[in-house]
This record gives sequence, C-alpha cells and structure tokens, in this order.
Amino acid sequence: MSETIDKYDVMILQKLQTDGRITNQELAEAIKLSPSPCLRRVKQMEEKGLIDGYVALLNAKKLGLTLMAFIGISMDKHTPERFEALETTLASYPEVLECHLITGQSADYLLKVIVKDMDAYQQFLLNKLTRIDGVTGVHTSFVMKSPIKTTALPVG
Amino acid sequence: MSETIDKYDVMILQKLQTDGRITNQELAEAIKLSPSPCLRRVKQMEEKGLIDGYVALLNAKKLGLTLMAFIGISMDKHTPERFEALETTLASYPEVLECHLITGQSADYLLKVIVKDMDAYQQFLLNKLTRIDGVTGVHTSFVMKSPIKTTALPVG
DNA sequence: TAATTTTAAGCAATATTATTCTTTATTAAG
DNA sequence: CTTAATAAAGAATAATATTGCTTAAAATTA
Repeated sequence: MSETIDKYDVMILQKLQTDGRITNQELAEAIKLSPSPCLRRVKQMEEKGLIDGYVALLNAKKLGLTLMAFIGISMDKHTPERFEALETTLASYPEVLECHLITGQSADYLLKVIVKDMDAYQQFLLNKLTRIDGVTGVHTSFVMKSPIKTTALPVG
Repeated sequence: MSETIDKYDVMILQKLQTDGRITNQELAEAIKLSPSPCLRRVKQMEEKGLIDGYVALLNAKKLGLTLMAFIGISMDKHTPERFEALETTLASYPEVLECHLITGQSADYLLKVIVKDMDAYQQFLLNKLTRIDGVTGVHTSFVMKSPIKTTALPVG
C-alpha cells in the first residue's frame, strides 16, 4: 500500500481543491502529465479516501441566507447519552452547518449556523436549540464579515 | 432579470451541493428534465453567482492534519487599518481556513485553523498569530470531534 | 376565452472529454 | 549491467457536454 503522496499528487489535490470540475485533460496539462496517468492518480486518491468528495459551493447571500452565527453550547452533564442525543437532533436541522465538540471552559460545543434573518435565528434558538435536553447555556456570536473562507486544506 | 428560483433550480442546487461532479445527464434524470434545459439552468445559476464554484473536499486526517482549532482573537484598537492588516496577514497563512469578524464581548475575530499536530499549532501561535500588530488576546478551543460538517446550505 | 407573445423544454447533431487497453519508458533491486 | 516492477504515454472507443433548431407550455393582453 503506497501511502506516499508525491509532487504530482500534491499538485492534483491543490488544483481540485480550487476547481473540482476541472477536466482531466486540463488537470493533466496543469501538472505536466498525460491524461491517463493523471486520471489514474485521481481515482486512486478517491479510493484511498484522500478525496472525500466533490461539492458545489453556493452563495449564501444570493440565496437570501444573510445571517451566520457561531453558537457556543454548554451542557449540564457530559455523558455520552446527552452528547449523542444532542448531535442527532442537531443533525436534523439544515441550518446547522457544523457542530464541533471543543475544549475550553466556555462551551462544550461550537455550532456554525446560517439562517435567513434575525427572525429565523430567533425561531431556531427558541424552538429548536434551547429545547434540546441538557442544554444549559447558549452564547451567540454573529458574523459581520468573513474575509477568509476556504475549504482548501494546506497540502504540501 | 429573473431572480426567481423554482423547484427545478432548488433540486439542482441540492444535488450539486452533495455531488459536484455529477454528470449533466444524471442530474437531468434526477430532476426529471432533459439534459439541455438542465445544463442551461446550471450555467445560468453559475453566471448569476448563485453557484460560487466547485471544489474537492479532502480528508484532513488522511493528509496528516490531525489538529483543528477555533481561535478567538481580541484586538487593541478597532480601526479599519488594524483590521485590514490582520486580515491580509492571516490570508497568507494556509492553515487559516476561516476568519470571521464577530459580535460579542469575548473576541473580535474567530478563526478556524488546521495543522498537523500540537507542535505545529504552537509554531503557528508563537511565530505567526501573536506577532501580528494589535493582537492583545488569543483564546483557543481545540476540536475533539466534528459530528456535523457540511458545506451544503439550506435551500428550499 | 382566444389570440398572441414569451419563455422554456425537447430533440438531434457535433464537439469534447473520459476511459480503457496496449506499448514504452523509467526506476529500483540484485 | 540486467531484470523486475512501476508508472507514463499513446491510441482507440465510449460516454458526455454542448449547440442550434423545433416544439410545447405558460403568461399576458385584448
């Protein structure tokens, strides 16, 4: 099992992180390799799980999703049951983009949430988040702007 | 200028947010439309800016990026110059995936950072972050796990 | 409601692109 | 060096995207 990532693989990954719909021919040209070995490398990295998948990134503002927030959540008990129940419930809410279990004294979970407006946020908070068992504290930070926003991981 | 998003567009966006490399034929089939109007809709939404782009999502763990952190940053002065300088500097660091200007008393900025290990994190903190002009406080929360992690915005 | 206009879908032909197989080259080990 | 293994290149075929044209559906007006 060759777990080595050479310079060609790195270049492929960098390109695909920027343009996930680049044609194999263009990709091959960009990394100075012919199409067939280029495609083989891509497929191998997909199978290895290095590439999780391909997605379209949408423009939140143009879709009317103007309010983003990071929400710190504190729990009463730190039991696996509490955590699992919370995670399952949150996973069913499409406005929750991310949920992270974090270290630190101020919160147990950190959520990234996106909604239409402040009214929708209020609905989310009152009707969804604060109704989850075990949630004792909620601290919201609204996003005013996001000068850096990338899905590209630092490779190489 | 038709700013209306109908049910076909919604279905297209939902599909593309899950599989950005789906073929136009498969996409057309999925939304029950023939390939040519399907492609036309996709192109239109790309031009309108509803679709920002397409990217490959990589597996951080398999790339050896095992440590993710959210970092709250406090600034001495809240002047545009300070903010711009910080943002420009941060944008040059590939380990910084996101940078958000946020509301709240605990921090001015919230960063999402990914690095190889704790040693790399220390290097980032000491050699990069804390050396930026105006940074008075830094509070780190490490990510233990991320049960929810999607780039798909709630459409429709 | 009927006629008209507008808008979008369907169809078919062409151009691109992906994919596979075979051959050739490069690299590593003995 | 020679041999074996690995990967790249090339060429042929299959799949897909793309375009222009025709037809249908929807919306508007009289």
